[in-house]
Amino acid sequence: MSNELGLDFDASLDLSTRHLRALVAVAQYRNFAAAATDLGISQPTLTRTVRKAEDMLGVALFTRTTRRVALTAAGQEFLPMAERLLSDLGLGIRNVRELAEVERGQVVIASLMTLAHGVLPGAISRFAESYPSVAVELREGVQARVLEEVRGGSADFGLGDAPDVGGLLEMEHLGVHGFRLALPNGHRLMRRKSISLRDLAGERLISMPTEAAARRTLDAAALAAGIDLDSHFTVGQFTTAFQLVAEGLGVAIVPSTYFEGGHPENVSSRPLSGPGAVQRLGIIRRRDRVITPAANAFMGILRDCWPT
Amino acid sequence: MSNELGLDFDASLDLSTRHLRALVAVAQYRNFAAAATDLGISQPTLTRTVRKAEDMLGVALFTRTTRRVALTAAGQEFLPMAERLLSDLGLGIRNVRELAEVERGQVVIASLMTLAHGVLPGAISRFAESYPSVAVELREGVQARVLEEVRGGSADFGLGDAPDVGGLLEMEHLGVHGFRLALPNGHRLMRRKSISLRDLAGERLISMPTEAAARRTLDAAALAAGIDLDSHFTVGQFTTAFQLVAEGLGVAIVPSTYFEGGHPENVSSRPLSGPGAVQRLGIIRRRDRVITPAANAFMGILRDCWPT
DNA sequence: ATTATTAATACGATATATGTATTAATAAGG
DNA sequence: CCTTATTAATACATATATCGTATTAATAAT
Repeated sequence: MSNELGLDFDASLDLSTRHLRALVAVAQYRNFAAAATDLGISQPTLTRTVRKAEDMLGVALFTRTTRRVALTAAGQEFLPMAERLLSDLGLGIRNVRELAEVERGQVVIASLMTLAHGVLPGAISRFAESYPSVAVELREGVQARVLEEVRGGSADFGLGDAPDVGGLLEMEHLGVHGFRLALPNGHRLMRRKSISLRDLAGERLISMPTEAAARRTLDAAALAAGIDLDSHFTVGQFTTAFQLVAEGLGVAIVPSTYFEGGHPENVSSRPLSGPGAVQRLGIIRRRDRVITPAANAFMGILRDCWPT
Repeated sequence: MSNELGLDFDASLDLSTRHLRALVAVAQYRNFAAAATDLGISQPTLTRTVRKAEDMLGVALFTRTTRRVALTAAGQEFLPMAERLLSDLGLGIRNVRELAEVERGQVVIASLMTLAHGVLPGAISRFAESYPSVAVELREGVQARVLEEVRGGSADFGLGDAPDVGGLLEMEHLGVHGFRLALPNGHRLMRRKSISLRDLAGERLISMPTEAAARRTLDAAALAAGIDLDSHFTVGQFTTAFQLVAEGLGVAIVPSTYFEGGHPENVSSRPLSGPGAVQRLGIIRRRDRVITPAANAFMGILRDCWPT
C-alpha cells in the first residue's frame, strides 16, 4: 500500500463530486429523468454516471425498473455518507476560497533600511511562499519616516526602534542589532579585537543623518558616556559610507548585518562593544489599526525568523 | 441553487479522488516527481492534475520552484481536509462493500404454502429491492416439513405455526390467519353471512392432509368443540380443493388469503367464525442458529409487512 | 561556466463523458 | 385485451479530458 492513510483505493477508483452528486440527486428524486434535469444533464448521461459509480464501488446502490427507483440496503448505507462528503467538501472549498480572498490583499511594511540586510529578506521569502498572491510593499526609510508611515496609517506596521512611543503607537520588542566599526584596511584600530565608543574619540566619523535611528542611538550612548563623537561626514546610506571609508576618509559605525555577506573592497570591520552599542528593534503598530490577516501572518513569520 | 445542501458547487467543479490523492501526495513528498512515482503516474500528469485541482478550487495550494515545493496558507488549510475526505470515503467504501458481501448470500425460507398467498410475495418483493443480489429460496410445504427444514438447518427460518415448539426451536408470533369456507355456487350455506365450525356438521369436507397446519388447527378446534368433521376428500393443495368444490363434491375450509385475488369459477366463500377458526402464524427459528444479515433483514421486512 | 535536478510545456494517442435519437419494459386506461 | 404513456436503458457520433514520452526552462551545486 503506497499511502499511509490505509485506504483501499486502487488507482482505478476515481470517484468524483460528479458521481456523488448524481447519486444524491437520484436518491432524492427516485427518478432519473427528473434528477438529470435538476443536475442540468441528460437522462442517459445520468444513467451512465450512476452505473459507473456503482461499478467503481462494486455495489448496486439502486434497484430500478422503468416504474420505480429504490435504494438498496447498500445505497441506504452509502447515501448519507455521500451527502456528508459533499457537504464537507463544499465547506472546505468555501473556507479555502475565503482564505484566498485574504491572500489577494497587500502588506505595507515601513522598515528601517538597516533591516533590509537582516531577517527581512528571509521573512519576505517565507511569507511569499505561503501567500503567493499578497503584494508586499517594503518602504525603507529612517526612523522618523517609519514612525510617520505607521502613524499616518499608510503602513500596516513598522519595523524599527521607537523608545518614546506612547498614545497612538505601540511597540513589540523583537530583538537587538549589534554594530561594527567599518575601517579602511590598515587603520590603526585594526590591531584591536574589539572596539568601544570611547576608543573613537578623535576619529573622524562617517555618520547617518540625525533622523536615523542608528545615529540617535549612538549619539545618545555617547552623550551618556560623556564622549564627543566627531561626525565629520554625514551620508544617507551605509553603502555610501563604505565608499568613504574605503577612501580612508574616516571610520563608520554600521549595523553588523551589513557585513554578513562579506566586506566591501578595502574595508574591514571590528565589533563595537560597550554600553549603548546595540539598537533595539521591534514591530511598531498603531493601537487602533485593524490588523489584516496578511499583515498578521507576516508579523508571525517575523517573530519566528528572528534569531534569538 | 438546485440542491438543498447549500453547496456552492457549480457543475464545473468536478473534484475527484484522483485530484485529492494528487494533492495529498505532493504535500507529503514536496516533490512532484517522487509523488508521481508513488501514485504510479508520470510527473507531467501529476503537474497537470494538481494544477487542474487548483484551478477548480480557484486557489494556489502550493508554491513551487524547480528547487522547492511548499504549501501556501490555503494549502495548509485545505490539505488536512483532503486527507480526511479521502479517509472518510475509504471507510465508507469499505463499509458498503462489506454490506455488498452480505448481499451476495442467499436466504432460504421454509414456509407453509398458505403464506405464499399472503404477505410473502410482498415481502419478497421489498426484500429483493433492497438486496438485489441475495438469492431467495422459498420452500413451500406443510407444517411438518417446515419444522423439519428449520430443525435440520437447511432453512434460515420457517414461517408457520409451531404451538408445541420448545428446546431447539423458538417461535416469534407475527399474526393470525382467518379461514373462509369455499362453497359451490348455489350451496345452501350461501344464504348465511357467516359460518361456524358447528354449521359444518354433516357437510362433506374437502381437506388438507393431517400433516398440514391448517388441518391440524381445525381438527383441534373441532375436537375441542365436540364436533365431528367429515373429511371426505383429502387433497394436497388448496387449488385442487377448489376444483372439487366447483364440481359440487363438497365444501373446503381455506385460508382467507386465497380469495384476495378473487374466486375461482363456480366457487363462492363465506367467512368462518367461531373459536379455533384462526391459525397462528410466526417465524420459527433454531435457537442456536446464527442469523445471517440477509435473513435478519428479511425477518425485519416480514414484521413490517404483516398487517396488524 | 558546467552539470544536475526538477517543474513546466508540447504533442500525439487513448480513454472518458456527453447528447440526440431510439429501444425496451411496464403500468394505466379505454 | 389492446393501446398509450412513462421511464430507464442502449446505440452511436462527438467532444472533452487524461495520459505518457520527449523536451524545455529554471535554478542550485560544483
